[in-house]
Amino acid sequence: MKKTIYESPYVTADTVIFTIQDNELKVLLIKRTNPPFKDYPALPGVFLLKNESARDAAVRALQTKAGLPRQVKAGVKVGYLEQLYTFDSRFRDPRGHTISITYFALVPHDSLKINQNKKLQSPKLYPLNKPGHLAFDHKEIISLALMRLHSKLQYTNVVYSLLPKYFTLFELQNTYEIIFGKKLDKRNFRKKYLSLGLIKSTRMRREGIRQRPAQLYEFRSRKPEALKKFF
Amino acid sequence: MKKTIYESPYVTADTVIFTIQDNELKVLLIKRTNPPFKDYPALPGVFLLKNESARDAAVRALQTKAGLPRQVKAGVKVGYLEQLYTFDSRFRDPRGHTISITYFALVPHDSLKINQNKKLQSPKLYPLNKPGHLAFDHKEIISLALMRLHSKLQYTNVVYSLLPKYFTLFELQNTYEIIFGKKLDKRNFRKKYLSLGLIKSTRMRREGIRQRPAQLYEFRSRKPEALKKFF
DNA sequence: CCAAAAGTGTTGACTGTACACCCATGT
DNA sequence: ACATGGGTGTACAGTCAACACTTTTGG
Repeated sequence: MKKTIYESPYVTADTVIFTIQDNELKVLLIKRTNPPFKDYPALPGVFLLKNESARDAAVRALQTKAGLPRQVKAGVKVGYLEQLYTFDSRFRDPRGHTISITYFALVPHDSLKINQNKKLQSPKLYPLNKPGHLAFDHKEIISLALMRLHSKLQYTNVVYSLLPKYFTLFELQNTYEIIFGKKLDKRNFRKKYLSLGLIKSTRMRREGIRQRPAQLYEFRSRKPEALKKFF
Repeated sequence: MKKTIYESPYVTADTVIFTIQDNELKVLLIKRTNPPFKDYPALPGVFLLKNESARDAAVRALQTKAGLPRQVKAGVKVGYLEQLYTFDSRFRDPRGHTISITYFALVPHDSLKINQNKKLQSPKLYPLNKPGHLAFDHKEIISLALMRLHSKLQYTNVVYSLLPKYFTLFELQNTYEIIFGKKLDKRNFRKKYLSLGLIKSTRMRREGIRQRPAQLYEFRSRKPEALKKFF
């Protein structure tokens, strides 16, 4: 078949995982142990195996490079995972033409247990605003992922994938504030969000802290859906 | 390098070109001359050449399979071209694992001169609603492209790429009506569209038809931009 | 009782939508 | 003269943004 005429480029899958930690939006990166870009931070990624789908490869990268638990496979622990874009410039990898099918993931911080293991490439959460150089075109990939995050939050319910099962309205509001980088009005936020019908209140309250306890809410559905109205 | 360990999948670029003809939204398809799926309609696509970018390959497919003129290269004649999605299922091509980086294009019908040539694979415009089987997963690709078209029209100015340089407000409105499949109110449409500031009126009018001549408008800019407000 | 966050309504500005008639031209 | 699409304004409803005080708890 064509293989004899056309020499395929190499194909990798790289994933941008976002999570919120310490009131900051962070990305999971590893440190490269081999050239090119040895010692630079990079997105966890792998070359596709024969007959492996890009999505499976993306998940495999999360397990083998970033030390995420196996359940990732079933989608249990990664709140959200979707294809982002395919980067295919001839010059993005000095080793030869390598296209990267990139993925975009959201994980609630409390379920992101990063396995620290000698065999892994020191996966760590990096704040987004710190400049610093990254391997390959990974900075560009992350900035595209950030744009995607912004727009997804505006017309879908995927915030659920950054929050634990139960959360307060303020924690929800805070998530938006961190990601969009601006303060929102508490009353307007509650009114609007409750009117979307995405969440329902539980009888539980967040207790044991020294203020008035807040009511806990949960999402009616934790499957991605488009909103009728914009958030 | 990795090539010895990982066997790359084949890589193709396939393009969904939309245009409006006879008050209908249509896609440009070719008829396959070889198995698999011989004689089925398919998106124009090619295997990537060594070191060729996917976008260049997509354009090459338009030229060599669909007979579009050379200017396509410079982006002159294709109003709009963007990457759509990468389809990578192991099973989409019976010949072996073949990933397809798909593109999404909009062309004004009057600048789409389809070259009919024995060497080409009978490119034709197909109405979108006709069912009929397509090669590979191309039906799925087209339906994703259609969704993308709908959303792009709502938050960007890319309609310009379906219209000739000068057009009447009614022609513009009609384009939206065809794509969204519903009638719009003339007065509201004009008010809203003019308030977006994307178009400006010219002194010219559409003459020689048997009604009152309509004013011709043109886009201020024919570069893709996101709208501040939704359309 | 004090600190800290929780919770709660109203108003004015703006935006979207529904709706009907006269106008200019070619035949 | 008539058929055809071109062109125009108003009123109501819904949505968005701005804004401040009382409540509940732990310490």
